[in-house]
Amino acid sequence: MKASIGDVALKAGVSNATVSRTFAHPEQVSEATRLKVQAAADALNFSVSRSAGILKSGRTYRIALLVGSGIIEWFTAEIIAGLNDVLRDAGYDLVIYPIEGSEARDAFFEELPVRSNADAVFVSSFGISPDEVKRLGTAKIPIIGINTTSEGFDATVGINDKEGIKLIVRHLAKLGHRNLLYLYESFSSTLGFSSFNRISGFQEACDAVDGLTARTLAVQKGDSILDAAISEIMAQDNPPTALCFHQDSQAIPLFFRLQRSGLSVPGDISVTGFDDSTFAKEAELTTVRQRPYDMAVDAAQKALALIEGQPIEEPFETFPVQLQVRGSTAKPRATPLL
Amino acid sequence: MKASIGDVALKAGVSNATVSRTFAHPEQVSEATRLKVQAAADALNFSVSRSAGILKSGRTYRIALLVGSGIIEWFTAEIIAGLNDVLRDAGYDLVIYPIEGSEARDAFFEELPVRSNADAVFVSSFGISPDEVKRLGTAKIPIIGINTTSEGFDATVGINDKEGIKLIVRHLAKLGHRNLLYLYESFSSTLGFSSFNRISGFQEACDAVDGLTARTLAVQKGDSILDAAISEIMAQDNPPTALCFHQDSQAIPLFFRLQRSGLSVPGDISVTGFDDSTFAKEAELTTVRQRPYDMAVDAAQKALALIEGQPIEEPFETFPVQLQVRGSTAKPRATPLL
DNA sequence: ATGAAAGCGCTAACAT
DNA sequence: ATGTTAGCGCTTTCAT
Repeated sequence: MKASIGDVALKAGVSNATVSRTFAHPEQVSEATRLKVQAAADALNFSVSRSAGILKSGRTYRIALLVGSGIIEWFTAEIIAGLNDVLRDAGYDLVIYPIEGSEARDAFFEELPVRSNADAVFVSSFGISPDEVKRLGTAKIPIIGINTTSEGFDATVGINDKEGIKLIVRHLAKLGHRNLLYLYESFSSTLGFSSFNRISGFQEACDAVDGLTARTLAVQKGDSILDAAISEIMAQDNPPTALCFHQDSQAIPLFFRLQRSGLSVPGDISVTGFDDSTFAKEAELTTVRQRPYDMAVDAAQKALALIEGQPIEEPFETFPVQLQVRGSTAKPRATPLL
Repeated sequence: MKASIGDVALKAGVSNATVSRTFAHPEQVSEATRLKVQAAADALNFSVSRSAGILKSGRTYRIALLVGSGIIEWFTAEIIAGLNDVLRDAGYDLVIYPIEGSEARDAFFEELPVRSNADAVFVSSFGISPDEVKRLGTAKIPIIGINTTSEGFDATVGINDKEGIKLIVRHLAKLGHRNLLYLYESFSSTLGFSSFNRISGFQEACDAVDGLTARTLAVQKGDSILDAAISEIMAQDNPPTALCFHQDSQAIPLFFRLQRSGLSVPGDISVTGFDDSTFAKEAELTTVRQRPYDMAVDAAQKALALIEGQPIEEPFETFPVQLQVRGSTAKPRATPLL
């Protein structure tokens, strides 16, 4: 059915090796032969099969990406795009493994399907345990972390989450806010190392400001983070004057809800996000910008270098974050809400 | 370095074939031998390499997904999730090919990297030409379309875009709207067959209603579709009373913009979307719901059947759409805006 | 139940 | 510049 290298060789009247060379090292083949071979290949709709070459090379030309959830949100989508752009050009396939739920998780680390079947593995924003990293290490392939701890990883890329949230806190403090509330989903797919730092960084930054009251509120996934937010704003005793969301996508819907509740941003309440993702600009959401696409491109390059056994100049890289001050933050109300 | 089947066989004191069978057909191996082999495999951190088996089987266990853009938006993210969930369980890798720009496109169809290197190919929301489909057909693998025409495809899944937009138009007409404007990005990544139908379906549906004025407005990608929308609303002569957006993600930011412009939804203007994607519910956006995840699951199952050479009961499947009436639509203003 | 051996399609060393 | 050949790691008959 499908033409193989032998069919082409037969048709072109040359040896298998010459056909192989025509595609792999065309400069080693004479012009005349090359044309003959190409004509035969075209006639037979032949393309070189990667599988065979892969077997010979000892490489799999597959690179795995472990993500915490099957739902592909902004961050993961950017990561996939960045990784794919670099890896595809280098001849590698990116294979996505969503590790959802503890059964799937245990199964993955038990079977370790990447062992012998991937040349490198990325772990993205995934609350991976030291034991799991260790287990992954037995696959003897480079492990690259994206927004993870660096323990056990061959390379990592990420942002300084603490630094990022600190920018938010200091911005709000300078505006005069003295009562902040941090909101996040406690089982959010992104609640790994990165998230942990963002939350603890918030507390640290707040503690560093005199007279600043700060609370963090974990909302169960599924519970409405918006209901929680509105309830807190309307509380009689000491309501926050600013809400800091763990990520933009949790803050965006709040704007709609607030409008319906007769509350105005930033007049009644200031709101901040984190990511600078979809709609953040249009919503005029004050946030912290990170660029996961760029991180992924860098991570992919690190992976390729590690696969080649090349030394990496900077295995653990921290990417810049930037405060984006927009219309959702302003001075707190001078008078109580009611 | 990496243990191969021979190493395990040696260590366990059995033949290669027995090791192979232990993993592929454990029931054919005696309990005692199986345990011996497994112990040896564990000690050597051995896993069966897929590459070799792939070579023997003649299959690649790779399935390609062609998408029109490197940016993974809601629709594509859902498709990837759905395909991956089914294909991974069946032992297939999903490989994403973003075909961006005409050079990349020509290169893809020239080299046809999926030929001999994928067992099936999905084409998602991609304005593919008949010639390109034909060319793709020379790869002799199943071609499955997702929101495409069916010409040249072995199977397709999709929605009836015309039917969907018709629901929107009839809903608005019933509310009393007589002047509608349809807005879309003329080079949007999703502007394939599906988009074309949505736009022409809009016109058809409007033509079917007596006294209904309808226009469509293509905005260059990059130009602000929001600026265009606001300008149209503020036009002195015969401004539309409802804006129909090609997809939710174009309508969502409008809410923010309108608020700043002192315009209220649906008081001053009704707004509709299409997709029922992220934030549509929170924004109370009237829209048409489609479920790309479900379509992808079905498409993946069709692909697996086609690969096995099994007949498909329903190769060309249309999935239901559903009108979601929400707060962004109401009767038109009785009086002019100004 | 287990072993021996051929071969999947290609590449690269070596030979000419 | 081109041909010959061994072999990548596994699966699968065919023997035993």
